Amino acid sequence: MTDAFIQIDPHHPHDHSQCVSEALDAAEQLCAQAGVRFTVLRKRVLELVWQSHKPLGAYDILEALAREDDRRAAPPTVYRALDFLLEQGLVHRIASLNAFIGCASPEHRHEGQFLICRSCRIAIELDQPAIRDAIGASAASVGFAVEGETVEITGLCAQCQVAA
Amino acid sequence: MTDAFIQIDPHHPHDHSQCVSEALDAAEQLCAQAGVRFTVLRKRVLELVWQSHKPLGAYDILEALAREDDRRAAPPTVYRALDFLLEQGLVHRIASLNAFIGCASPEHRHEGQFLICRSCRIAIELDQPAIRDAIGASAASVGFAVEGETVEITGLCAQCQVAA
DNA sequence: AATGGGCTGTTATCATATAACACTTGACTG
DNA sequence: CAGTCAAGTGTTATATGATAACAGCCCATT
Repeated sequence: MTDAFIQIDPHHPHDHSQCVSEALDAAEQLCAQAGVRFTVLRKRVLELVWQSHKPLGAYDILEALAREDDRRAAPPTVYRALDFLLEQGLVHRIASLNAFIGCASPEHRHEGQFLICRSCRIAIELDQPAIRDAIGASAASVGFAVEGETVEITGLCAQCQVAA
Repeated sequence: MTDAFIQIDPHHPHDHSQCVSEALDAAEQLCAQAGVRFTVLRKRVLELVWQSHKPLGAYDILEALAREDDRRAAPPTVYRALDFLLEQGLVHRIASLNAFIGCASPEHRHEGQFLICRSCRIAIELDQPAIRDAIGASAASVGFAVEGETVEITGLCAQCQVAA
């Protein structure tokens, strides 16, 4: 197994502002390509989701928007932006947390697999064929046709293990 | 790959009342063993969860209880029973559906992996080492210590593929 | 019978998500 | 260049899922 399929390891010290600007640039491009509108609101929501590598709740985003705008946005505003970003593959939803996180490689459509640290709350996105294949084989053995995968692993990231 | 690890294939025609009674008997035994109380309420909730092989929402259970009792139970009543059943490993929670399903093999602690049909809504519980191992290996490669797994696959079951 | 812990009832509230309808904007059409 | 329409956003209300806090009950042990 190589590291090639590990989309991001947010614990490596990194210039996070670059993560954000790269994500926004990529989003801009992909939306242009797809012929859909990357509006100001959608961009702001994506930027907020990317403010960290931790999954963010819709209402957290709402609050952040409210702080910027001081005119309080309503839930549908945020959910619509998130729905758009999900459709475009720019964010993922983490079902076990009811939260959203920026997609690390939006240029190819996929559903991520996530390692979620219960201590620091960081989510590491994977895209491991080995996991997908194991699931596919099990599904095939009962004739089940896979359409979507939710793989969310909780535990402790390397850094938090050391801290503990 | 054998079928040995497939906990249940609810599509095989079967006497479902036997599923229920077996599940209740097993629960009774396991609770006795663990020295915890398998109260009437807990038993009723478990029975309701087992009424089908489809994940059931907490509020559905609530309604069913209300129909039986005609005195309307409140949410905490159901959630407490479900929390108990989860702790004892008698039911699983399906995060992607906010729903609960009876555990097919409560005698050994595990978190199930689920194949969920989007058409008939049946959930097939698996317990596949191959999936677990693939996840473990990926996690290990970034030094992540796995504690819990959420593996929920959506798609079409064999029967619903034929129907379509 | 006393008593104390675990279980359940009850009320209120929080958290997450969506329905429905009105208004705005911006891209195409003629 | 104005008209028009679809997509996007605002706004209000509400659905859906889950928990906090406290009161009262039951029953196992003494």
